[in-house]
Amino acid sequence: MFLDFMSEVEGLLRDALERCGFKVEDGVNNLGLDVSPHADLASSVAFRLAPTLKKSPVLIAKEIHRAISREYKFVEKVEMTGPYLNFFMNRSFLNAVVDQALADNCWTGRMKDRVIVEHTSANPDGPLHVGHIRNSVIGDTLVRILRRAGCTVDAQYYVNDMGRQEAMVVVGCDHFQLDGSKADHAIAKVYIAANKAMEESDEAKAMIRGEADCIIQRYEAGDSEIEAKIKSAVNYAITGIEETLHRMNIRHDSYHWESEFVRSGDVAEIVGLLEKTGLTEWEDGAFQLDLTGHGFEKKMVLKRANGTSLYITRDLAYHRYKSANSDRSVDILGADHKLVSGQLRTALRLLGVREPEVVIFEFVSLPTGSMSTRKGKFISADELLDEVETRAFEEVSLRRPDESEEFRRLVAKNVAAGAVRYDVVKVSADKATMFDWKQALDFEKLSAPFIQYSHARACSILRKSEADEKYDANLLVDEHEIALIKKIAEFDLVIDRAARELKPHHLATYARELAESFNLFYRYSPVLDAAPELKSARIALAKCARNALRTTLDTLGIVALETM
RNA sequence: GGACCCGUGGCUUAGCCAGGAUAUAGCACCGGGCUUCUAACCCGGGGGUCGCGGGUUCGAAUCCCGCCGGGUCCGCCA
Repeated sequence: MFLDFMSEVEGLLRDALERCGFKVEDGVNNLGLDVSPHADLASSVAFRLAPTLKKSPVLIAKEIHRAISREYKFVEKVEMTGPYLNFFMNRSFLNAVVDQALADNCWTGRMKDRVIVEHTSANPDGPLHVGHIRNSVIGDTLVRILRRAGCTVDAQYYVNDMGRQEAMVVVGCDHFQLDGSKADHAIAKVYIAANKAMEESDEAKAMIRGEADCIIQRYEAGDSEIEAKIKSAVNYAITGIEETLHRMNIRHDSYHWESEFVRSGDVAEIVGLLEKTGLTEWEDGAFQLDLTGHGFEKKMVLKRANGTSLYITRDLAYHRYKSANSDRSVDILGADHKLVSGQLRTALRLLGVREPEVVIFEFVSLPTGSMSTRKGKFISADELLDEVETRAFEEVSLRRPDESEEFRRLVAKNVAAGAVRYDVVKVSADKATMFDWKQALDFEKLSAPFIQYSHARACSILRKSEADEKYDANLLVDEHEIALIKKIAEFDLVIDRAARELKPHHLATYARELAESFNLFYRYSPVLDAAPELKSARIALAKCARNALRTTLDTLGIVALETM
C-alpha cells in the first residue's frame, strides 16, 4: 500500500521536473526519495540538481515545489523545508489502508517469477547444528518472502550423496551399530566413529580411506549393492533432518540428489561442453578447467585421475537444471563457499547458463571455535530447540499457571521455534556471530515472543468485542493510531525490498516496529471502553493490526499464537 | 602471500549497495507505571571520536585509497 503512495509521489515529482525542464540522471532512487522523520516521504533531489543547474538547492526546490501538480489522490500536501521537498499522506490514503488491511487477501504482491530457492542442503552425515540453521532459517524466510511477493517458489534440498563424507557414513554403518537414537544423530555417531578410527594408526587410516574410495567408485559406476547402502543411509539421515526442520516450521518442496545428474548423463555432457571452451586440459592426470583468465588463482578440477566426478562438476549440472526451470534461482551458502561459488558462476557463464543469485551468510562459531560434524564438535539444532522449549515452558507456566499443561506445552513449542528463528533472522547475513546460550534463551523485546505477544493481545481485544461491520476510519486521529496505520501500510515496501535484495532481516526489523506501534496503540487508545462509534473504528484498526501481525509472523515462519 | 566479509554507546545490533535535515533498536544500569482490552508490556534518564588516517563532496556511518583488528576461503573434500 505504501508503494501506491510512493508511486504517486514519484509521478508528481517527475512531472514537476519535466515542467521545469530539469533532468536527473538515471539510476536507482535518482529522485532522492526517502522515508524520513520529517515527512512520510522526503526528496533531496534539489541537492542533486544544484551542481548542473548552478543554482542554490533552495531555489531549485522552490521552482519544483511551484511546479508540482495540485491534483492529489493519496497526497495531502507537499511542503518545502529548506531544500527538502516533504510529501505527506492524506486521510483517504490512511482510510484506504484500513479498508485493505481488513481483507485477508491484500498481502500478496505482484511479482510473478518462478523461483527456485536451494537452502540447507546439509550433508546427510549427521544432525543439523546451530550453524546449519542459519542457512535453513534464512532460506525458508526468503522462500516465504518471495511467495508473499507473489512468486511461485520451489524450495529445494540438494542431497550430497556422492561425496567422500557419505562414503564414510557407509563405512561407519558397516563397522558400527546404529544405536536407535534419532536417525540423524545415530548416523552422526557411526560417522564420527569411522573418522576417529582413522586416527588410530596409519594402517587403519589407509584401510578406511581405501574402503571409502572403493565405495565412491562403485557408487559412481552404479553398483547396486553400494547404491542400496547409500540410499538407505541418506534417507535415514534425512528423516531425522526433516524432523528437526519441521520443528522450526521449515519444509522443502523437492529434493535433488547429486547422483541424478551423473546417472542422467548431464555431468558428462557438461564436461564435454566445457571442453569446447578450449580452457580445459589434462594436468597431473586430472581433467582441469583453467579459470586463471577470470580472476581465479587455481584451476578447477572437473574429473579425478580415477575418472570419478567431483562435487563442483555435479553442482554445475544441478545449476543448469535449476536455471532451465526457473526465472530466478537462489542459493543460500555459508561463507566457506564464497570462492567455489564464484568459480561455479564463472563456469556457468562460460556455458551460457544464467547464474544463480547467491546469498552468503557468515559463520556461527562456538566460543571454543568453529563447528565440525566430522569431529563431533557442534551444538545440534535439536539440543538448542529442546533447551529453548524448556525455558519457554517455565516462562509460560509462570505467567499462566492456571492453564492446562497441554496449553502450556503448545505455547512453549511455538514460542521456542519462533524465538530460534527470529534470533537467527534478525541479524544481517554478513555478520559473523558467536553462539551464546544466554542470548538464545532470552525472550525480551528483540525476540519472537514480543511480536507473538502483540498479536495475542490484538486477538484478545477482538475476542471480547462483538462483530461490527460499520466503522468510520476518519475517527482514527490519535498520534499512535495514525502511526500504526502508516506502519501497517509499509508492509508491501518491506516485502518488495526484501524479495529484491534477498535480505530477510529487513522483515525482522519491520516485525519489531509493527509490534511496537501496536503496543502504543494498545496502551493509549482503549478499544473496548471507547464511545460506540470510536469503539467501532478502533476495533477495525485492531483487526487491521492483527492481520498485519499475523501476516508478518507467518512470513517469518513464526506461529501467530492467538493466546499465550 | 592473495581474495571476500565484518568493525556503530559496557555487550548485541539497524542504517551503508542507491551520500542529505537531531545515528536505529534491544540487553545491562538509574527512576516511574498493573482493582483498567494478557505488565512476555509501556514511559522517562544517563551512555556514541559510527576501528584509525587521508581523499571526493555544499554535505560522509554511507563513496574512494591506505592502515589496524576480527572472520572466512585459497584440496583430484563437500
